[in-house]
Amino acid sequence: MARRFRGSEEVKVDAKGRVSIPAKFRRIFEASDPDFEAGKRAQLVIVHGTRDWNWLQLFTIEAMEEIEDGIARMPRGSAARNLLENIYQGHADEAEIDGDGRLVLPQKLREKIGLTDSAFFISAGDSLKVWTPEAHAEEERALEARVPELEPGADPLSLLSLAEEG
Amino acid sequence: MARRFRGSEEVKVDAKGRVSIPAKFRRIFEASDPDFEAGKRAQLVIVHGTRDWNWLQLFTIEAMEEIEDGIARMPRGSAARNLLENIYQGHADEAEIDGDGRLVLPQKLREKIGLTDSAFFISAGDSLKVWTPEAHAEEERALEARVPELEPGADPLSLLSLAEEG
DNA sequence: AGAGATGCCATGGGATTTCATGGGAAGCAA
DNA sequence: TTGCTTCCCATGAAATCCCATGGCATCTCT
Repeated sequence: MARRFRGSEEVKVDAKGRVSIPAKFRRIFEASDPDFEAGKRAQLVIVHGTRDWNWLQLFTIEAMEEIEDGIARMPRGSAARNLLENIYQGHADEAEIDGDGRLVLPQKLREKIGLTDSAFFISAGDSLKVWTPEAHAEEERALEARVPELEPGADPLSLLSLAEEG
Repeated sequence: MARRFRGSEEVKVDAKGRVSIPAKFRRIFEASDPDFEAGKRAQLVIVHGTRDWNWLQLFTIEAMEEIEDGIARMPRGSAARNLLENIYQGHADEAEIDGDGRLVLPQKLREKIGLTDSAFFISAGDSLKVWTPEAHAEEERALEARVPELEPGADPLSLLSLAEEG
């Protein structure tokens, strides 16, 4: 079973703050939770980061363990380590996917990113980012604007050759 | 077995969104899927890209792995890398060719490119592009317009020399 | 060569399952 | 009580499974 997310999906957020985790993503969370077994609930970690983040990031248990190992190897007390600990441990919550395949996003977190009636999930390697559909569209425009060397109509893969030069 | 697509084909899209993958293309997908074996289903990746794409791009597993390796070699956090990840990871889906040689295009993707009752497949190296027949005709006209240095009636191969000059 | 058989292929459809989503009611806390 | 949670059930739509058909090309047998 794959351990990486791929794709994106828009889902409804109901009045109780529940969001259905699209089935293809749910399977990744299940496969990447060492304690998961049929009938039980897959665990995951919701990172909401610092004030300026307008998205949430959902990590599988395995991905989170890797990150924590990475942090543990950094010099204790270094500014960088403190920063990472602040984000990934301080501004993170444990959560689980319920029997109906849904995740309940606490009100605080919904408010932080401005979620009301629908949420946009998009894969980011071994995590899933959650945005309001509008915030994501905005982010995507910004992303494109940051790569002026890609002419309209050009194949994005032409960017790969840049890697070998610079 | 060849690993590159050649040619184009128009096929029907039925009410369930199923499209028959022309046999010559199907064999490429099978040959380029490392885990494929007789009786099993060939895997592939459907990239639908950002808002403005009005086509889908079907990649073999091997082609997609190459792209992902290329992306992985780019500097983490660079604008170009983020853009490519957004397209090829965020706006892509895993899929497979069913026992009847068909691919099911999810409703969302059909709507995105305006697909209704028939689809036009055209080879693009190690991927296959899918358009509505109308959109493809339009694209073909635009393609020519983007290369003004080719005079009407001139041999397109004359363009090859441009590559050497830069 | 011609007739018939065989196989591959594109296409269609019914039946079943999965999935996203909505809502009621019980549990719990302020 | 009043508002959140948590658990359980309901439903329509979409996706999946499985089987069927007709056309075209190739092969085989006489």
